[in-house]
Amino acid sequence: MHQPEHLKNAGLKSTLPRLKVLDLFENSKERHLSAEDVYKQLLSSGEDVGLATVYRVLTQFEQAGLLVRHHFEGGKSVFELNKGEHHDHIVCLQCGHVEEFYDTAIETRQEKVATGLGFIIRDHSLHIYADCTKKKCPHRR
Amino acid sequence: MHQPEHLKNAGLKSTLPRLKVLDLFENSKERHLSAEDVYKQLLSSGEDVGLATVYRVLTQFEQAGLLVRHHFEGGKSVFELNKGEHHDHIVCLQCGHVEEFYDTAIETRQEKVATGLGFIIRDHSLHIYADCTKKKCPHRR
DNA sequence: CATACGAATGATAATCGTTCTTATTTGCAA
DNA sequence: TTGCAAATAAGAACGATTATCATTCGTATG
Repeated sequence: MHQPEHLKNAGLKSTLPRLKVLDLFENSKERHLSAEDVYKQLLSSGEDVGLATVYRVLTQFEQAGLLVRHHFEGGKSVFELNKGEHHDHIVCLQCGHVEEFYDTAIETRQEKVATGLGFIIRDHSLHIYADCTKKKCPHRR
Repeated sequence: MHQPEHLKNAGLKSTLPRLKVLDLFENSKERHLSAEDVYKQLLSSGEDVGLATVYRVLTQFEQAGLLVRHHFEGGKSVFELNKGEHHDHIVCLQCGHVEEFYDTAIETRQEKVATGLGFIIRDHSLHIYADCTKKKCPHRR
């Protein structure tokens, strides 16, 4: 694990809370975590972090490009490790699980539409809210 | 103006605040208004409404299908008159102005992607955040 | 290795958007 | 009209997030 270098590269001191948060994202089963999720998981792991610190660290990681922030419906921000490649999201309405996808056709159409209207795209978000037809839907909302 | 019938049809009593809010959406220059926007505009029009009422009315109108609610970045909900037809949005990063668009190719690709992943789409939102290349950008954020 | 200083932290207050509570007022049917 | 359920205004309460501030920690330097 070379997390300290990740932090260094991002211009951030290597502190316990930051290492713990980063570790959580790299080893958690669920890719998409809210500040509250992170806070609770750290507490139940015996770590002694403040909620304010979690928020601060998440924002710093976002600015450093380590995490990506998403605004799904429901009012709370959700973060995930930045894999470098953009993707969109399907949110399961039953269990809240988030699935990722990427569709070239959609991306190129977006560009075309935007330039056609006189805009230069800086960012975009496509969120599909759907019911999953699979047998198991283990997570809860 | 036959707003009272609109409200009746929606199963809502025709009250002053509801008429005022509906009127505002039908006659406002900006199609997309937040609760705060509505509240302030009504106050400055000399109307005496409570903020709680604005929120309640907006939610009722949404449930009645008169308005559509959007969650843009920035944490606050934005409402617009329901024109019946779905569309997506481009938000200008300079002025905050919202432009609407609809692209058949994008819509059909979304369906294809979702069913391919085992989902049935219930709702979706595509928000493009962009800089506009036009001469005038009169609104402010 | 000691230490010193600025950066980072935790506790908590404050803020923001939104919803709830409650006492009062209103629309409207009888 | 009159009565009563429904709707309102005001403000308290709420959840998510941010700001404040005194204390602690990382780390560059001696």
